[in-house]
Amino acid sequence: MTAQPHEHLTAAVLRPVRGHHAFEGCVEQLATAIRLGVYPVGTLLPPERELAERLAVSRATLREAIAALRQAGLVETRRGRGGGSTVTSQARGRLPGGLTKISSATKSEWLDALEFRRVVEPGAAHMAASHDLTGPDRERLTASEAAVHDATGKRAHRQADSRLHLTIASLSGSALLQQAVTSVQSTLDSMLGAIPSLEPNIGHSHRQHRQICRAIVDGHADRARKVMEDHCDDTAALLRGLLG
Amino acid sequence: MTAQPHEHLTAAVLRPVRGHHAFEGCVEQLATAIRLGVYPVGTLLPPERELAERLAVSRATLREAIAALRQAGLVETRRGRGGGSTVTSQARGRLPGGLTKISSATKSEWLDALEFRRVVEPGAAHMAASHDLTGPDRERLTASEAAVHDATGKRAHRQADSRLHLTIASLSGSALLQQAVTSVQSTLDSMLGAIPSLEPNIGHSHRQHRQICRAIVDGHADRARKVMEDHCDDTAALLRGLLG
DNA sequence: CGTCAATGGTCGGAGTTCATACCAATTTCT
DNA sequence: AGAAATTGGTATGAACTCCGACCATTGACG
Repeated sequence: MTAQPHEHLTAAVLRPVRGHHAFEGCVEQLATAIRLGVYPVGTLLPPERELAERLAVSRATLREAIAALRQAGLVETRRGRGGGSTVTSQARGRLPGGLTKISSATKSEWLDALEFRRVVEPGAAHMAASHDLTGPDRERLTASEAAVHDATGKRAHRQADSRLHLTIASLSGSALLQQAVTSVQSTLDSMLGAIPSLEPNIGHSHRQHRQICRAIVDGHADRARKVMEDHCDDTAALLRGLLG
Repeated sequence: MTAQPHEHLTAAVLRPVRGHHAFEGCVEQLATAIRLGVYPVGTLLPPERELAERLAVSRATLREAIAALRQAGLVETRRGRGGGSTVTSQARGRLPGGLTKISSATKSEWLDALEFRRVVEPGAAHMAASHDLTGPDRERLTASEAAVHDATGKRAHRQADSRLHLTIASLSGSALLQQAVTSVQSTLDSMLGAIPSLEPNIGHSHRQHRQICRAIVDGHADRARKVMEDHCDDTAALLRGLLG
């Protein structure tokens, strides 16, 4: 069994890029999607024509972006039926050609993202808990939570954590909310990547995840929101301390 | 005394527009800013060079957008020192040249905006109440609340209401949140504009505004959020009913 | 084995936007 | 009255993107 992309997350992670320099935006989007583990190593990206449509960009521009990823060693491309671009690595190293500054953010933007997160993620948890979840929904949620618990290695743990939060956002049913959470998780990932010596309290985090997921499946909206708020506060306190 | 623009709101209302068709985005941004009352009738828009920078667009493109507004009768332009584009009307009529479809949204997008609003606006109120507001901040808030109360006429009332909500968002101190609220208020305004026969319970709304503002200045974060949630729920219920 | 389908690869013209410099009008200051 | 500053108006060439069509390669299926 080869690795499978997490298609239920791509809708919000790959959002339209519009820009006179759409090329750079595409590179950032795709690199982020790979970084967050939406397309794990070994998986195939969607066909160029489909990706171009999702990113609201011409195929020519998308191809340039893929070429950059290929040059950076993130993907390999094969032709013909069944071909495509395969994710081969998630090297956190800077992309070549001056693309390092992409998605850079100032310190104040990082702090703002933490504030914003404390609103949207608890809100998403609240909304998700207010719905009557279907069986598959519940399965996806518990599977994501278990994946975080089982992940070994810092990078894998980080990705599984991102996916859990994105899954909760998707259960909210709001595309706008899911988009907001995706954006927040992306910058959060940048922050955690820029501070490699971070060692959060994994056990505590796992307990919070467990509580959040249980509250969501049990329909305890207020409780889900409160625990998520605490969860965000804990992460934020840790990061704020390291940012000075 | 001539009308003054609400400069403390423009930072979030006029957000960068990037796109090959940036022209249309500029028209929408400016029209929205005028529609929401950031630039009331009689006020002068910022100089072209400044507006172009804020919208992250070249002056040539911005000028085309202003030309469209001028052709639509929204602004008049004078040259020379002290010149500029003056807002002359807020006609809700469609902009000419096929620009009517700009900022159109499907019904599901509208419903999503209502869900999103129920998260971000209460979140903004909560965050604003958590801060120690300065004197001028409190004044702006109470003035905005009074303006809603005193507004006569449907259109004026709608604008004052938008400005109150945007002011609360700005007091949250989070640029991302303010941007989210701006986006939500913009689509909300579109919805209310598309349903002209709407007659909300003004008195009830005023009471809620009063309670929200009081909770914010008194620092009762949870209460501010709760009342704002109720406020959003009431509006949403009304709109959902009219959307079928 | 041959045809079809799916996919990446290539090309050229058209349309937008950008950046910059310069011109024109009008007010303000000296 | 004249100089300076501010603001809109104009022009040109480069860079980027888009769109569409077509080619090349590979695998699947009859």
